[in-house]
Amino acid sequence: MSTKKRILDEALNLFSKKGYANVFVADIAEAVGIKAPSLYKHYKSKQDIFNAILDEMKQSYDRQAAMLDMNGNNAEADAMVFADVSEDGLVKMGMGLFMYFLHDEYVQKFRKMLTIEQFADPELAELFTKQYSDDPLSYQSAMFAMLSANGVLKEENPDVMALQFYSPLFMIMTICDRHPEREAEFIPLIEQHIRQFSGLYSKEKDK
Amino acid sequence: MSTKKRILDEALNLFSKKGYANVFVADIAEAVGIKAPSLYKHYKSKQDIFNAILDEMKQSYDRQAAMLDMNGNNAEADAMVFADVSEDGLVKMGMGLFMYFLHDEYVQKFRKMLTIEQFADPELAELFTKQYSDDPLSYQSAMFAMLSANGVLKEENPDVMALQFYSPLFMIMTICDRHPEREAEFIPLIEQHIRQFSGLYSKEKDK
DNA sequence: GTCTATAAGAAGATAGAC
DNA sequence: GTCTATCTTCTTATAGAC
Repeated sequence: MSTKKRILDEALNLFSKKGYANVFVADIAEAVGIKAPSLYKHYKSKQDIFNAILDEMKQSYDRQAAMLDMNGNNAEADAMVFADVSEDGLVKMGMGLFMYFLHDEYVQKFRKMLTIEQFADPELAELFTKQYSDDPLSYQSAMFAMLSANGVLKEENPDVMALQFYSPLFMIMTICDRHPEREAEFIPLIEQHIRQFSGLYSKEKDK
Repeated sequence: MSTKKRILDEALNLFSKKGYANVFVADIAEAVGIKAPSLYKHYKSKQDIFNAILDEMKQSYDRQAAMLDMNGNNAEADAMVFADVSEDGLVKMGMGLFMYFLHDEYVQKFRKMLTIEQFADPELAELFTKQYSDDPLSYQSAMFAMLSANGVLKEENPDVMALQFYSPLFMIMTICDRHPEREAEFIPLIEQHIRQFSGLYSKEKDK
């Protein structure tokens, strides 16, 4: 991997643990295996490194998001997929989202960095809310509206359904960001949550 | 108010916005209306100020928590209170908790400070998880178990019920910490969530 | 592109007068 | 208890050799 790219990787790694202000240019250089002044051949300042991380992660997110809304019409394809899969499909989708958010190395580190820096910069606050609240909620709301219209789920407020489905995943994700060792304790709870959610909103009366 | 106390107040205010590392001793002094060296007559170091905030907020939390578990037996009294109040009682309780967490000046600032500093210090991570996850979830789980036993709510996993009831409040609180101006947009959603939650778990079939 | 040496400027903390 | 002056250390960034 190029030195330029390795600088971004190591900087993100350090920023996600200690925050921008507590990481010194010399720390990044050491992690890369060079001396601090050499960094300035690749980036013109510490802030420039931070901005490069931001640009790269924003692009990466937009690529992922574009893949989900394949046809451009929110969640329609997915709703079709899950229309007949029901409970197990919902479990698979929820656990998949949770595991991706929690375990993807870059996604996790970038989220932790945003968590630390969110109150210092309105742009970072917007980014965090978009990626971890607004986008997932609107996507899932569209999906649940579809599943209700298809007769699979009860016809309740789809925004509330999305909130109730997603926020447990979000909250447990923030806990696991702080305490990775507690993940095993929460995995079963998430699955139970999704099955209980499915049972409550399912139109079938065989509960 | 004593200068010693005002230093803590202004320091918490600044730490909650910019984080420990980005607040300089001179900033705290200026906010208080004195010069930096004068601070050292009250606290022996910047870290000492941070530790004093931590001690005070921990004590304050423990006092609040003790008031809730009045009889020492988790949530029992509250379950009795809500046993006949049902949906409106649940709304009142949820909104009350949300509004207190979100609007109490010290609680909010301390939470934001912990949010920023959580990954730098395991003790702060533990504190955040205790105050905003473990304690609320175990309290509410006990309450829902009681309400199920009393025949008010369905007999489902009370841990999952607590997760589904509380995590929307938690997630929206974190959003409003970043974007206070969006609070009005989320208040109705929270109320709808609680009413929908109540409808789903209520034993009455009059829906 | 990487290094050593170093400039330039913070920022925490102390000394000592008032 | 508060101030001015100052010390010391740390940190970003540049200069210039290799």
